[in-house]
Amino acid sequence: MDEIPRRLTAKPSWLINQLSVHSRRLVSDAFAAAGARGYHYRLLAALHESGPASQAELGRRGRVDRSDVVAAINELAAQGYVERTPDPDHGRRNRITLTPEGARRLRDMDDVLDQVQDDLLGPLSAGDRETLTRLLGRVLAHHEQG
Amino acid sequence: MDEIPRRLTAKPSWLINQLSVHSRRLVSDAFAAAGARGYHYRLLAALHESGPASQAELGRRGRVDRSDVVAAINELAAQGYVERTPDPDHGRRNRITLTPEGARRLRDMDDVLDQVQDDLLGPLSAGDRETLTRLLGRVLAHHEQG
DNA sequence: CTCCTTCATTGGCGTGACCAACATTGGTTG
DNA sequence: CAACCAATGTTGGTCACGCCAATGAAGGAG
Repeated sequence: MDEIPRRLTAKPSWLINQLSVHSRRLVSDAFAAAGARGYHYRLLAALHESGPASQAELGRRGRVDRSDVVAAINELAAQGYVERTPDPDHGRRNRITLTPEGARRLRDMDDVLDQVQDDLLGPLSAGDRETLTRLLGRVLAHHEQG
Repeated sequence: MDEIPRRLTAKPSWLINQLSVHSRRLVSDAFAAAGARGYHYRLLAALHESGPASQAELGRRGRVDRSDVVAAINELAAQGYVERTPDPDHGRRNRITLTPEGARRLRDMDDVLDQVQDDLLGPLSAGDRETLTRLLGRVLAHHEQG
């Protein structure tokens, strides 16, 4: 009676969007339980991987709009995971630095996310997971550049 | 300089969510150009596939919250794609019916969506598309029941 | 020196997915 | 039959995310 129309289930765009609903819920529930948001993880990850940077640069690395970076960095700074200092060499720029607590926070969030991946991919074998990841990566890369 | 951290690109949840951003944009841009929204298509599809139903039932079929169904049906009714009449057999229930214009609208939207699938899957071969669709379907089905 | 760009920040928008409350009505059960 | 529970339509929010416009300050290029 409440079956999903074939028109929908046959379309990759539907599958991706709908699966993303579940994925987002898993991720944000898991993060919320730790008092965090997705934006926090993205920015911490960008910071850890390429080192201190301006807010604009962090936003570019983590695919976060610079206006949203402001609020997220505010929150991270208030929790002591990040330090915001004026860039001495560059007038208007802020220099964002990862604190030791921030690095630990990132590791904790990584553990949380690893668990989420497992819940998300549920019934898939290791081989299928790899195949899915590879295909998604190729499609995403195609849209990231164009 | 603005490279995406491996921590992100390696995670299926990131790939799915990020790809969903692109997918949603393609879909909603295409629909917007025709004066429609995603909810409209879902409800029309549910109507066409299983016949006239109450708003609550349509929402269940198309995975739309019942409070959001109200607004979408308002819009569809105002455009003449759907008719809302009180269910004679059932006091509080509304009976939603697809009009001939609604059926035509659905077909037009289908054409739009087919084009979107092509843009979305971009560089993938037919075989890869089939593999991706199958894997996504399995994962989604797993989350739809639990 | 002027122009164009970059940066941080504020404030806003739209979408999609929800949730709570309410009045009403149908169905179920004691 | 009466009392209760479930479902329905509706209003009016909330939240995360992605994005856009404008602004003031500052750097770099010509």
